[in-house]
Amino acid sequence: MILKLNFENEIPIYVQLRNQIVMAIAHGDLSQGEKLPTIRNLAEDLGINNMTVNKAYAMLKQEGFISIDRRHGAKVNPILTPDFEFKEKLEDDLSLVISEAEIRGMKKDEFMKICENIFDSMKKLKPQEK
Amino acid sequence: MILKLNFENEIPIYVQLRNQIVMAIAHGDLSQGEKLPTIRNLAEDLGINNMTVNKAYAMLKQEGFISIDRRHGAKVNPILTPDFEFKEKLEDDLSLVISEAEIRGMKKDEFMKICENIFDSMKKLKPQEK
Amino acid sequence: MILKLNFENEIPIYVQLRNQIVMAIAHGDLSQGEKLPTIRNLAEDLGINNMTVNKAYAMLKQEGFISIDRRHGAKVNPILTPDFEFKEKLEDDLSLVISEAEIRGMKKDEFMKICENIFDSMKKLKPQEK
Amino acid sequence: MILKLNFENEIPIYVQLRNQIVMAIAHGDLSQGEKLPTIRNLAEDLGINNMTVNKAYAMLKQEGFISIDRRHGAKVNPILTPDFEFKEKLEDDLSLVISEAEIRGMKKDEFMKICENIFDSMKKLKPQEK
DNA sequence: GTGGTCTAGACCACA
DNA sequence: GTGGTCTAGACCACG
Repeated sequence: MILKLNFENEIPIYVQLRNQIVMAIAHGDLSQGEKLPTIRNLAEDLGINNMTVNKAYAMLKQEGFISIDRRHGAKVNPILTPDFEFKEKLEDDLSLVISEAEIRGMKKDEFMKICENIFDSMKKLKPQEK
Repeated sequence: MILKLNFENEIPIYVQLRNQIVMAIAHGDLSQGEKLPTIRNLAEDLGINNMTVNKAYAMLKQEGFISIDRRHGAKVNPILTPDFEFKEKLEDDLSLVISEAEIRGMKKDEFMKICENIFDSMKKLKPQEK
Repeated sequence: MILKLNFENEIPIYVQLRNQIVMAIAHGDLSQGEKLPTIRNLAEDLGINNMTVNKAYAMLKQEGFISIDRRHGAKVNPILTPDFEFKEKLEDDLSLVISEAEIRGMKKDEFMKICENIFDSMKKLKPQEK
Repeated sequence: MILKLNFENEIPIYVQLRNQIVMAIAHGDLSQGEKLPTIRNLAEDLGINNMTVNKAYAMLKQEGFISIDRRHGAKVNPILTPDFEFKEKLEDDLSLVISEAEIRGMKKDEFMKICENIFDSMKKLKPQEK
């Protein structure tokens, strides 16, 4: 799993880390049930503080993406089912992103194509795992 | 033009304001060449600080969405053409959003349908401008 | 508002603090919309670290008990409506508490009386505020 | 006797175990004088460490709920009489639980009804012991 | 002046 | 060895 952090970015490190892990899960780089690195290891590897990693893991746990087991550390949860709250947030987020695309002159077709490509880039590893 | 701000939201007010204006432009509530309210007026209407509105306008100007003329105030720019930088950012943003959708169990079809709906909700006013 | 922390207790300080604030709200010592102390002030008053107070406030915010406004600090939210998730947790909690009472030989009547007394001790200040 | 442990829960396993046993006693699944499983057996059945079970038993012994006899293992103690210390702790616990219920908008009547239901679900087996 | 973030290093409970 | 908590002090974004 490759995680890239940008320390000059205004997005907090723990949020960047959370985002990278979310994408790693979706792309299959981290599969269901797989163990995440320990807080200490990851912090050292990335050259950041334990508590920063801790915060990212706590966020992922709270969102239901991972579970933290006192005995064996953190592991990836199974896929959830989409709830109403998430759909609302998703529509709000997309509304903004699509507005920007619209203003910047991007056609609907091109936008949809990009979405498809991203979707298709995910979980390529899943079938191979069987 | 209706602008909704949530002072308890973690998103900075000036960013919320910027987002609302971007969406207003995309939906045609603000058309090309249309004059934006003065900083002073908007700040008063919304009950926020002048500096906050100023910051939002500066952001929009820097992004090329509006022009600021000292004599005539701010006005909406024409549609841009999508540049490489924007496409990169868009792909990054979408990559995260789609990853979350994926993990939360949303199917590609449903996601695409939502995007279509949002696209279709835009620019209803545009034809009237011709 | 009087907050008592026990530094020798095994319950984390931020949880104790969270609990004390919850009880203060329920008893009317903190009324709806009332401003909480700033993180720094409270931390200094209690002789604890900013981040510990921060964590307690974040927990209360996440639970929906307070809102944090970037401009004016934290304030108490209006009463919520009980959701299913809460009722489940409540039943689990009560199941344990009542089991202990049962084993320790406490009669149902006595238990119910204690509950009533606690209920009646709350929000005495509310009507006076009008 | 059915014991459910959640390894991903933040509550320590030995505390969960202790809680489950307390509830089992109160519900009559474990009756007075009944022998508890040996530490070794229970640990194996639950797939946990001997020390964890040991810790739970020690806690129960210290609280007076069970007795541990080196020759005959652990057995459930007779019902106690409520002491002052317990009542204090009970009131503190209830104060917090009821405060949360209050803030979450639960009415006193509904709360009391839940308590009654839980009380009535207990000791169904008790009369058979006579 | 407010909360948000981050660090470096420490101690503790758990299993 | 794991995560959880806490400290003292720092810097930053926001308004």
